[in-house]
Amino acid sequence: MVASVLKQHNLKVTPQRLAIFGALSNTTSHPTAEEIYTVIQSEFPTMSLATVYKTLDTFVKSNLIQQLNVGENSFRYDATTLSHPHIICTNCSVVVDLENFMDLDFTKINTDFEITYHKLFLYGLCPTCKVAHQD
Amino acid sequence: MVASVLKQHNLKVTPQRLAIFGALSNTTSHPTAEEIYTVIQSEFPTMSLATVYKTLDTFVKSNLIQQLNVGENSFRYDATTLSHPHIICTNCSVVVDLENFMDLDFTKINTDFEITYHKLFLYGLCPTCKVAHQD
DNA sequence: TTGTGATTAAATAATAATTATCAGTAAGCT
DNA sequence: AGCTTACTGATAATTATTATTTAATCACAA
Repeated sequence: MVASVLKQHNLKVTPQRLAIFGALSNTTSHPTAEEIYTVIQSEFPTMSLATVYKTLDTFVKSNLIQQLNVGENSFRYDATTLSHPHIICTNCSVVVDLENFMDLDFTKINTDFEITYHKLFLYGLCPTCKVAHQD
Repeated sequence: MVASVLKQHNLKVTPQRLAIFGALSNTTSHPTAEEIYTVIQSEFPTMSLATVYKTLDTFVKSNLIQQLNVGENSFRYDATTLSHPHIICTNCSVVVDLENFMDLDFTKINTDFEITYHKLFLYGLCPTCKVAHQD
């Protein structure tokens, strides 16, 4: 599946690329390049951080994954390009997907722009931090 | 007005701070720290870029301005903290405010999080780039 | 006013994230 | 198998931002 998309884009299918996509697919967190790099270390001890960055960039351009910037000083990645809201904890910075959200259609909004996609970020306290804050 | 808010937060009112807030208020673009620094150069030739960063950070913490991250590798700033959507051109990266937008209420959404605010970014082609793309 | 204490600004160094370079290597066709 | 081209890994470079240090400036009160 990843392989076929890569081929469509005239990109080579390499073990590194499959590993990075796999790592991203197997998590519900929204890891940074650094975090993906760390996770893959055990499986690919020789993988370079630069390769992770380049591969993620390649995937974004091929529309295989999406890049998120929730307001930190680093990017996070999501193994789906389907547009869906993200919720960020203002205390611990965990990022989760908001499922079952009836999608908003912004393509017909009153603007001179031709809207193609959107990003919606909700901020607040996650259940864990909510409890901790009650002290 | 800026002065009074600063005083409320026990912050000193300095020419640099007034200049930075003024520069941000006088533009509808959403400049980066670097851009603000450049604009102020003529007026305050001795101002340091670090001062711009610190001042913007101070303003954000005092809730005088808001910091935006539209998915670039740098932050942009907006002289209002009122929550409103931003539209970003996927071609030229211009950022504009979406006015007259009935605000969405996400505080009662079905989630375990306690939502306090949100950020909505719409992406598409601005009128200028739309025309240019038709070639 | 002017002194006084605390905060701020400027200059610069440091850090963090990301990107560029480049030589060696591995995919993918023929 | 061999050739071509793209990819990887190591590292250097760049960019954005933050920390540090010293000197200047502000706000208040005498």
